[in-house]
Amino acid sequence: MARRTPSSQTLLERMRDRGLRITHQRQILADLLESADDHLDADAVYDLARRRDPSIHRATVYRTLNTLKKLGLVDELDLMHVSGDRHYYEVRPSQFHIHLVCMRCGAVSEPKGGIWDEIRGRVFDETGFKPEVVRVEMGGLCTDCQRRHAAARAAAD
Amino acid sequence: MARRTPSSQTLLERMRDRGLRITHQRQILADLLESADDHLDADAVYDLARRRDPSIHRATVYRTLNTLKKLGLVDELDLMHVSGDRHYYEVRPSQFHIHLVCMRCGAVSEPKGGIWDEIRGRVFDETGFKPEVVRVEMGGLCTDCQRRHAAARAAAD
DNA sequence: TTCAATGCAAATCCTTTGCATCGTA
DNA sequence: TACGATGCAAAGGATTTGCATTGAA
Repeated sequence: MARRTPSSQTLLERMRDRGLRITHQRQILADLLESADDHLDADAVYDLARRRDPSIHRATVYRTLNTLKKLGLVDELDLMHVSGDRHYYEVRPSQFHIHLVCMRCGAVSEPKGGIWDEIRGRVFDETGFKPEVVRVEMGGLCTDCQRRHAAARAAAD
Repeated sequence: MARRTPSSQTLLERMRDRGLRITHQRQILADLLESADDHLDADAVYDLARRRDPSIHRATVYRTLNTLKKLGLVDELDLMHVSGDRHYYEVRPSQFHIHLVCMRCGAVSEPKGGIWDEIRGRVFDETGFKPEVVRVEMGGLCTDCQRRHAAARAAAD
């Protein structure tokens, strides 16, 4: 999962551009969010941050995440609540995309493709609503789990 | 906002079919969810329920909401967290639909149209992922707020 | 030098849970 | 009658906030 937008600036640079002070803690957090392989919740961000600086405080993590969210630099996801009501964070991607969450194994995939930009345009055309942020989450079965499910069913015969 | 599925059964009937006991409290909750004009969070559900029976307990509201959610009779929404991290509930509609949330005034609209079933099919074709639950939330500006915004801008000149 | 950001600790808010009791099926 | 559902109260977990201090610009 590429956290860097293909386009351009790092998250840190975008933070600086927005006038945020670049503290040691924020450098860690920005770097960590950008290079994450998974979607992280606040707690995971906190844990990872502490590995680099044990003195970093939970409140700082929450405050920073909120700041980035408000600036639109980071998006907050729920991933269909498959693993509780945690919130997950990801650096705002340059292209709208969709999260497919497997209700069985919890795997999250993000298929690429331009259809969401197309849909966004269609919404505007049809309703006049101007979408800035798009969150599309679908819960269902990933291909692996469909296969396993089918196999289990076959074995039951 | 029509909470009844055009198709058929009331929520209460569907609950009975699933083997749930129909208690006085559940009748109130089901009725209330079905006839709500807005998306309700747990607290709003609790308040409305208490108007009809002041002895109903918060825990019952949470437990019932969870039960209905697990059975897929009710969907949980976040509505882009425009007003905090509350969760909102709606009776599962017969057709997938999308929520457009105005980031400025908080208005939520649900444009009708069959394109969402089409999208679902397209996801399956392109990725093999089989969507059962679809949550599409877009944040942006509703037409009213776009107009107000444009007017304010014009006045500034 | 100044004001935003941080650490700390306490508070708040939302939600869940154990247990005895109640009431639907 | 039996077991699922409820009320109650207490616990739990996530997130926020007030305040003094620190440090980036």
